[in-house]
Amino acid sequence: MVADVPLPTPADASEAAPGAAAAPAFSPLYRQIKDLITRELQGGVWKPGEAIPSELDLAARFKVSQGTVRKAVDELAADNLLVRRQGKGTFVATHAEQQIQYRFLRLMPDDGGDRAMARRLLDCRRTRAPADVARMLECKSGDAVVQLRRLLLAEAQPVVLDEIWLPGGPFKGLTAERLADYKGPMYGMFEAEFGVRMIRAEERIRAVVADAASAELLAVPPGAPLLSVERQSFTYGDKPVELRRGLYNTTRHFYRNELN
Amino acid sequence: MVADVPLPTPADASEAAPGAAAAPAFSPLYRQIKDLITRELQGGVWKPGEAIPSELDLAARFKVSQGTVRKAVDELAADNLLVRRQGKGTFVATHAEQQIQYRFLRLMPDDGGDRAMARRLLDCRRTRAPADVARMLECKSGDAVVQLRRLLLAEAQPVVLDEIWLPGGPFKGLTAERLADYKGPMYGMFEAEFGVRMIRAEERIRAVVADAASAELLAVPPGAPLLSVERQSFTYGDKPVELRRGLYNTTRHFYRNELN
DNA sequence: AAGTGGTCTAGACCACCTG
DNA sequence: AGGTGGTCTAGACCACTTA
Repeated sequence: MVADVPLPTPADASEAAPGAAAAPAFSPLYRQIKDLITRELQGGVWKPGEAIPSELDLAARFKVSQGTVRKAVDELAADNLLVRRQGKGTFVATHAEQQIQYRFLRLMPDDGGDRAMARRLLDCRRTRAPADVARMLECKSGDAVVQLRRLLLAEAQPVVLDEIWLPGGPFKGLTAERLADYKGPMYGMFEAEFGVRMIRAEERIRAVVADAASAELLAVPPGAPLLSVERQSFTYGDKPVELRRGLYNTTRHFYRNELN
Repeated sequence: MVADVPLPTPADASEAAPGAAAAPAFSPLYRQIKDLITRELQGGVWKPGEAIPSELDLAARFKVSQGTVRKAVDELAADNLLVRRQGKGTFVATHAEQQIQYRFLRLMPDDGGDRAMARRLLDCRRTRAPADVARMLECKSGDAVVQLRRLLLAEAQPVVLDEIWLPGGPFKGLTAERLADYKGPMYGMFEAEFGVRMIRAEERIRAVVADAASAELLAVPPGAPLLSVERQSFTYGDKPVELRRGLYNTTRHFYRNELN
């Protein structure tokens, strides 16, 4: 249980983001443990939904005290990478859970009713990344990508029109059929079928007017105001793996945000 | 340092929100300590920006170990009620700080330039709460309220038109002069001059079209799409103390949101 | 040098879940 | 009963700030 090294050793700081503040150069033990666990998660050692070893197991494995493991796991749970369940264990977070279903969809119905929405896939094709898409996916212009468009409907009325871009490599084999057949949330499919887990996203929200094509799909008059939600999603290591451009009809819904 | 009571005692659950889930009935020691500290913050025992007693002081005062105080303070820091500074102490969070300046304004310029915006007060008057405002402020329709409107300008161009409603009681003495004279963020003034500290807010975002009056003030054509941001702000005890309706011109700015 | 928060340890016991 | 996470304690030492 006692570490041979009495002091925290230098952390692996080789992946420090360019443009960020000066590298910390040193990090406490619990943060090194956190990085080690993150790396195992990234490597798929434990699959989404599975339990990871108990704190005592991990403490023995890393030759640190349980308290140190605990602090590392606490932070990973705060980051939504792990889920703790008292008496049962600690589990790899998954998008396939009911509770976490709406972590990434902030749209709420005005009347506080059912949030469930039906999906309708419009098209799904493999193509080459335009310059702007390539920039957001951090790949090269012209690289293989999957482009898909879909509608989300609440009570049979279209509310969201999404255009989604995915890198071709990780999503090799993604077809309209597989998408249409899959039950459950799309991010759940991505992690289960392609091993790509979305852990964080940034959204840029604007008000725009509907063009003719979007208006027809969303069943609103051309020129109607729509919420434009551009989302860049990241997986482990802050690597962007999705670009999503959504148009939301906010007549009977609103985008809910919490400021802390 | 040893508590006479070997087990966590029942927490004060008298303020459980109606409609919430079943009351927890018991809470760990560190959460009781957290509630005690919160109550002192709420009571203004320590002013925003001031240091609170050291962890060892608090531990002695509450007759618990430092670790227990530490966990309580950790949570309060995570909630942005306190700010820890290594080697210096723990301080009451304040809106008057440069770092925290933009915690509640999520608007970013497209070009990544300066976020600083100029304020222009349009009007400030005392009136009676309309029904919808009263509901959001959890007061009675017709109660005294302060209504004010203002513009935020980026590089001399109007970008945000805010209509703000405040309860008349806590904000007695708020005048256009005092608002115009005050340097620094408005929430900083609220906490310094009126003892009202905003700690949390919920926003409902929609796309709308500009009416004639708003269009003129924001220098956009009538019918232009605008972001409607309705904010309900809360102080200690989840008590709503502000209703704010903003119209954002998102031509050169966007609302930035992070999904975790 | 003294005081603060930050890290780490070791051990005890509790609350919860499962067999 | 045994395993898991959750709480609490006591003490050591480190890193940072100030005087």
